Amino acid sequence: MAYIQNESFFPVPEHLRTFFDGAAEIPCVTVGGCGSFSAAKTFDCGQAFRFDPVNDVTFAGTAFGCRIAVEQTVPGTIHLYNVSREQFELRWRHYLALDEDYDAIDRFLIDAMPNERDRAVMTAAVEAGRGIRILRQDPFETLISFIVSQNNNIPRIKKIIRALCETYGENGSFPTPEALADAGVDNLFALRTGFRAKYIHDAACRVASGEINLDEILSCDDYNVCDAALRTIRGVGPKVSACVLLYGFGKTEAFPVDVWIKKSLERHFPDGFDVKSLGKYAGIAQQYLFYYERYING
DNA sequence: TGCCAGGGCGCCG
DNA sequence: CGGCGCCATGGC
Repeated sequence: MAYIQNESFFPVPEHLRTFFDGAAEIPCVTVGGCGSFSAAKTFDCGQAFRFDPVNDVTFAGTAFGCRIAVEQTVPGTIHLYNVSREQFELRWRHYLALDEDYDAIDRFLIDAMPNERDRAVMTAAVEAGRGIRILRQDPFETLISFIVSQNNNIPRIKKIIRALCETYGENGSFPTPEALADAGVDNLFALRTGFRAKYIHDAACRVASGEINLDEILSCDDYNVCDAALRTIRGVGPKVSACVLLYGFGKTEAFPVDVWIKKSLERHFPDGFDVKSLGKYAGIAQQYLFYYERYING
């Protein structure tokens, strides 16, 4: 289990001075016991769109209205900038999935394979993706972000989300459902969202009106009920719904299927792949297989 | 210059 | 329900 090694106020280091906008000093924590956690893999695998690399070992971005930086110079330990001990316990331990035993999950995924051949493939995928954490992001932000992601590329997804935040967010944070609902389709279209403008607006209106209750989805244990609720939103199909439930609602049984996963399953599991047998951790296997196929094998 | 992007919808057979 | 053209835009 991750634990705080040190907590103090740090002068903002040179490489983060721009990001923290000239602040003199900020609260920082050093967290040990992070296991295989990899900041680079976690923030660079296409699940979060508001984090960017600062250097080889540092990623900085905004989540839940806070600007933070994650730095990792040695395995098993990370440094969090602009995070106090209290904030770490309230938010960031959970956000970074440092409260999950990924070593045990890795073993479970390998053991869940039905034969030696499949076990070898899963072992290779786990080793390739080891260190990826499924972040626990804000549900509404994740919903809008993955609506924006459809038929889009990551640089442009990031650009559109930045425009949404700058135009309709309160000092840098992600816009509320009400703000996007009030904006209207035309103004959302003006931010170069393209055909997704009406989808974003529909999602915002349904959440703002209470027709879709994100807190209920968060606490609901029936995956099919959650999936069905999200898919009543225009522009939310099987892939977007699964991504939102996985990255924004912590439903780790979600298994988003895209072209990379299709290729991976066809190539490595020609006799079939039983998602159900992976139960609650199917989504983590998906992330490993995606990473393996996209960045290692691809 | 074209192809394509972590898709989904509407329509067609 | 499976396949296919279309949707807006811009990154590469």
